[in-house]
Amino acid sequence: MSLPHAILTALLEKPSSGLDLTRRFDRSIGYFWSATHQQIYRELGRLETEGYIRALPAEQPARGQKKTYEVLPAGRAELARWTAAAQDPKPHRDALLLRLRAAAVVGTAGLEADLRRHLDLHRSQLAEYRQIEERDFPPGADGDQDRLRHLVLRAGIDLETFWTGWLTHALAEFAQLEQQPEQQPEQQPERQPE
Amino acid sequence: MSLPHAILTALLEKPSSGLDLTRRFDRSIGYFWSATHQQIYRELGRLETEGYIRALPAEQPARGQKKTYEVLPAGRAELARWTAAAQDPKPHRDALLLRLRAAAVVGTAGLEADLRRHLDLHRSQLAEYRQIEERDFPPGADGDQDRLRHLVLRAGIDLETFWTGWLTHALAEFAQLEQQPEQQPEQQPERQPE
DNA sequence: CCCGCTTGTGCAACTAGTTGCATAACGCGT
DNA sequence: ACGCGTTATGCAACTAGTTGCACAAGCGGG
Repeated sequence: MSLPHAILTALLEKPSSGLDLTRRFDRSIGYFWSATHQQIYRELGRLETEGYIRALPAEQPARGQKKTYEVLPAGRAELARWTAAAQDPKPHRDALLLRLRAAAVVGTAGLEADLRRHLDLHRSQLAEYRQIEERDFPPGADGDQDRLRHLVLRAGIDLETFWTGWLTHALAEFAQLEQQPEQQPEQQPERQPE
Repeated sequence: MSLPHAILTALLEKPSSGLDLTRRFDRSIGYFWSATHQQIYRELGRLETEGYIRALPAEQPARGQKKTYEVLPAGRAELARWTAAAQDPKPHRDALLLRLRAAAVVGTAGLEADLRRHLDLHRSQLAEYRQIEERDFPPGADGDQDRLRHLVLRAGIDLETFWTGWLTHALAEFAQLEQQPEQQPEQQPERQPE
């Protein structure tokens, strides 16, 4: 329920075409609200019919022809409304944690490799964030807009830091499990806490 | 694509009825893979027709009558397969970060209260996790199953710790913004990094 | 004895997100 | 002038998750 607002935000930051948006989502807003180009085009259509945005008058608006959108006052108002409205955090869904939990009953075979792979992914994401931070938010006083955006980036950095740390810890635990007689836990119910 | 596997895991930990599962999801597996009872019933149906689970022979399997399911060998095999298979992490979606980003262009009015509310929610979630940790994982050597489950819980604890920390930091930043002349950023494009 | 509350199961419709593919224009090499 | 890759837009079908409601059985009190 937030894709339209993500798009409005991006368009306010800079009027863009569908493909522009797609690219900017890939390296900025998409870090915490991903979207494919199909979603974006569909949503642009909706936003336009609802009067939140409009296509800038183009020469010949034909198919395969670039269309640049900008936000209308109604769109800005809607975004402000949504931003201020109270919203409950959505429950997370994390497949990796679920798999670990499953591994507790069904055996850890094969999991370790993927844990390692995830660790690499998180590490390189972290590096990417750090690079953005260095580029866009050099030390020194900055304006309110920058402070807010920096805050968002900080969340990304801290999250990736958490994951790399946790995965490292998890792998260390795995190493300990492995050196034990490698029991394949097959049948020992009769003890489930919680 | 993981709900069936979440259910298989839960059922392996202990055979249950739909409502049992719903309740256990609410206070355990649901922390990282939430599901409503409707989803669970639907999925139980599917898993049964696919031969992964079966209903324990009940007296009269009528509507409104409790049905307890258990996992069949095929179900255990499928869960093991899924656990071991490599999976890419899904992109996150976080509405709160998005709202912060929107606030950078549209103004921060009204946001602070909700930030505070989220902080409270994360704090109490953290407290709940800590309590579970104390109850289920007392210090001292524990078996492999416990180690793995503890690892999962640790992730939850560390995540909530991150959020409370970050939100606290964000609120501190907000306090600083507020004491400045409270400019409602209305129209100043011409500077968007990234 | 029947009324309302709780427990338990479930369908149907809707919303959001994903995947796969189609189409059009344009630039470039041969 | 023709085929090919790139840029750009978009539809359609599918999958997963959410919301709203219905229905049945049992239990306990007036």
